[in-house]
Amino acid sequence: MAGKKLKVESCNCTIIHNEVVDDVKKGMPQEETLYDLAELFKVFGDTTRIKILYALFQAEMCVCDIAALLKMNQSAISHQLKVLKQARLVKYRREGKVVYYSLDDNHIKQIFDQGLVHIKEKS
Amino acid sequence: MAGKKLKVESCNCTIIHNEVVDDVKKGMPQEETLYDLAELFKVFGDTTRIKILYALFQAEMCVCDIAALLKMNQSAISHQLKVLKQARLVKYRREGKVVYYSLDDNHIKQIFDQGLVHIKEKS
DNA sequence: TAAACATATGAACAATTATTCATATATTGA
DNA sequence: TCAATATATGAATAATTGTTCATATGTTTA
Repeated sequence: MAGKKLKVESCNCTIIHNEVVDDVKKGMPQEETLYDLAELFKVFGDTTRIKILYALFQAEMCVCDIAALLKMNQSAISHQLKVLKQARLVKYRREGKVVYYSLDDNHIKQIFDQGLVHIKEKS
Repeated sequence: MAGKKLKVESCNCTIIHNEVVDDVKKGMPQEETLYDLAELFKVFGDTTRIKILYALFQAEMCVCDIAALLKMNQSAISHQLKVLKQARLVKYRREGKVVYYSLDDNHIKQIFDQGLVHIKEKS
């Protein structure tokens, strides 16, 4: 309506550095990009999925193999593979009853390696 | 006690590729490393924190600035900055009443850039 | 076609977590 | 010392999510 606020008053502080804020705002990536990026890292933010990906760095494996490797039940692995599939991180091929999963991305390892550098520096 | 199972029977499948599983197991990083890596990515797996980090790529900012930029209240930002601080991703300096936050890691940008490459390839 | 097996999936549950609200702490200046 | 302001934080709440269980789907072989 007529009296609609133009600016959401969400910070109760007297903003000190308007210029900085405006400049930074212009330099921010698109909202959608930031959302997608967070979604991607969310996928990496689970030990089970990290383990699956590290396993697949080494070899193509079927669901049962992964379950045995991680000592988890088949259902849990299958659910997580679905998440990885949706994020386009793994692909699969069927051979009879068996479904083989493998990596579908060359950047994952690099991302992980950079992550490890951070961890080692800060520990 | 005496009858303790040596192997947890968590996968109900007949394991097909024992050799692959054993080899992969040997090549897996330490449990703790994988856990830490997942914890790091968990920090990146939130839009608000991603935004804060992207903001800090550009400039040092105080809590109020960030709150104004993201149109979120000061408390929410402060909580998230705490998470980023604990992960050693940001550092801060106090100047009177104002606390300025800035990046404490050079790898973040590279990790994010690789993430963006993945997103763009797959969209 | 039926049995056996590998995988997928929906529902339920427990655990984690982001945000809000209220309030505490810390610093400055009057 | 008191008021004002910036930031931090504990508790509560709502939403998300990982795992399990039960069961469905799909494939092979007898």
